[in-house]
Amino acid sequence: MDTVKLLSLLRTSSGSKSLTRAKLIHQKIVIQGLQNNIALCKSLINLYFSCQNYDSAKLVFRTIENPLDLSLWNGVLAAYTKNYMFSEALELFDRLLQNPFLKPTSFTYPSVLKACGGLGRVGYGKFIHTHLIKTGFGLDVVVSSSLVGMYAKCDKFDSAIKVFDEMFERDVASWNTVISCYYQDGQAEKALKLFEKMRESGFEPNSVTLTTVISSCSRLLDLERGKEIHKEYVKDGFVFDSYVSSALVDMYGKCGCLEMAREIFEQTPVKSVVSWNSMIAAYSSKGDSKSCIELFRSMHAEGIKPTVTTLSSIIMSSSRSAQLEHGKFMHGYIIRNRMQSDIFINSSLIDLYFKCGHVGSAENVFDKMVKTNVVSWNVMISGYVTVGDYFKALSIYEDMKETSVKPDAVTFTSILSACSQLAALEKGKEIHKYIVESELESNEIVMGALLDMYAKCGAVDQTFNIFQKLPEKDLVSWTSMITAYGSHGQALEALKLFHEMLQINVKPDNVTFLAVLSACSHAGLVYEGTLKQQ
DNA sequence: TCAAAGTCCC
Repeated sequence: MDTVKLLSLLRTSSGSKSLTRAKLIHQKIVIQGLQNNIALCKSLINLYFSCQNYDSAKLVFRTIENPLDLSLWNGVLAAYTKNYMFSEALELFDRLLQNPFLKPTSFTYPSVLKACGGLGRVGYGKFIHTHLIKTGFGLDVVVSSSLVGMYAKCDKFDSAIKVFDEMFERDVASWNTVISCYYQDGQAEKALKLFEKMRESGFEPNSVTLTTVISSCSRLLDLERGKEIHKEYVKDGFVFDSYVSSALVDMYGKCGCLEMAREIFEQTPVKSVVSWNSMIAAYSSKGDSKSCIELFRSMHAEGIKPTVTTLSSIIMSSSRSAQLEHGKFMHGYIIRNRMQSDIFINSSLIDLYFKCGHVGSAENVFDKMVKTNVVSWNVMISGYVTVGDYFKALSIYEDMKETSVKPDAVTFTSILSACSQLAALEKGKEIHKYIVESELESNEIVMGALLDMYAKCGAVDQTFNIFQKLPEKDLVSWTSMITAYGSHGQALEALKLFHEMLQINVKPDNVTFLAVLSACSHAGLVYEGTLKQQ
C-alpha cells in the first residue's frame, strides 16, 4: 500500500473515531517504513486525537526521526489546546524553542496563547506578548486576537481591551473576542455597544457574534433589543446553529416570552443539552415544574444525558411550585444514577425541602455536602428563617464562623432577619460590627436589613444612625424609621418623618400607613391619625 | 486540514 492510498484511507477514517481503524492504519504505515512521512503522521495524529487516544498520538510524533516540519508541531499544538491539554501544549512549545533548527511562526502563537489563557498563566502570556511586539508577529490579526482572548481568560480585561484598541487590522473573530470579553466581565451593555461599533465598521455578524449579543440582551432582560437582533440577523440558516438557538430560547425565556422560547426550541433540528436546559430554565422560572419534568422525560427519550444544570433547574422549579413529589423524583434520579451532586443541586434541594416543611430532609442534604462554599451555609440559614426557626438559624451561623468560610451579604441579610424576629439586639450589634469589618457598609440590601433589625428591636438611635447614612432611601427604609419612632413612643418624630417623606415624593404604602397609625395610637394622637385617613 | 471568537443552574 502506497502513501497516496494510506492518505485517502486516513481521510475517510477521520470521522469514524474508530481506534481499531487508527491502529490498523498505524500498523500499515510502520510496516511500509513510512513512519517519517509528515503528511501521513499529521493525519494519523489527528485520527488518534479524535479517538482520544493521546498516548498513541504522542508516540507517532515522538518516533518521527527528524521532525523539522513546523506545520507538524503547530498541528499537534492545536490538537492539544482543542482537547484542553494546555500543560502538554506549553511543554511542547518549550521543546520547540529548544530546537535549534525550528522557529515558531504566527501559526504557533494562537495555540500557545490559548494554553496560557486556559491555565491562567498571565505572566507567561505577558512574556510572549513582549516577544510578539519585538518580532512583529503581533501584527498578525489572529495572533493579536489570541492575545485579547488570553488576557480576557485571565480576567485581565483592561489589558485585553488595550490590545484590541491598538490593533490596526480587525476581522469578525477579533470583534467577537472583544464583545465576549465584555460579556464575560459582566458588562453586557458595553458588549452591545461594541456590537454597534462592529456594524458601523462594516462587519457582518456571524453565529458567534449573535450568540454573545443575544446572551447580552438576555442578561439585561432587554426584550426589545433581543427581538430586533433576532429579526434583523437571525436568518433561517442560523436556526440550525445550536448556540444561537439556545441563546434565543434563553433570552425569550428570561424575558417571560414562554411561547416564543418554545417555538424556537421546537424549530431547532438538533437540540443540544444546553437547548434543553434553556427551555427547562424558562419553565422553571415560571414555577411550572410539571412542564419541566415532561421536558426531562422527552430529553431522556431522545438520548440526551442531563447535566447538573438540568437537574438543579428542575429542582428549583419544584421548589417554586412547592411540588415536593417532583423534587423528590429528581433527588431519586440523582441517587439512582450515582450522579455527583454539586453546590447548585444541593442548595436547590435544601431550599425545596425547607419550602415544603421537610426540615429533616434539608438537614440530611446539608450534612452530606461539602461546605466550602458560602452558598451552602446561606441556603441553610435562610431556610431556618423561612420556617421560623430563628434559633437554629443563629446556631448554623455560629457553626459557619468556626469554618474558614466568610459570610457575605446574603448571610448577613438572613441572619439579621432572624435577629429582628427575635428582637435580639445584642446579637444584632455584634453582626453590625462584623459587617463593618467585612466592608459591606455600602451594600444597600445589607444596610436595609440592619436598619430593619434596629427598628424592630426598638433601638431608635442606632436606627436613625443607619438611616442617615443610607445613600439611597427607599420606601422600606422610610417605613422602618417611622416604625422605630412609633414603637418607641416618639409619635411626633414619626409624623415629622412621614411628612418629610411625602415632601420628596416617596409614595407610602399600606405598611407605612400602619406604622404611622400605630405611632399615633401609642401616643394617643387620635386627631393626627384621623387626618392620615383622608 | 497549520491559527483566534460562542449558550444554560445557587
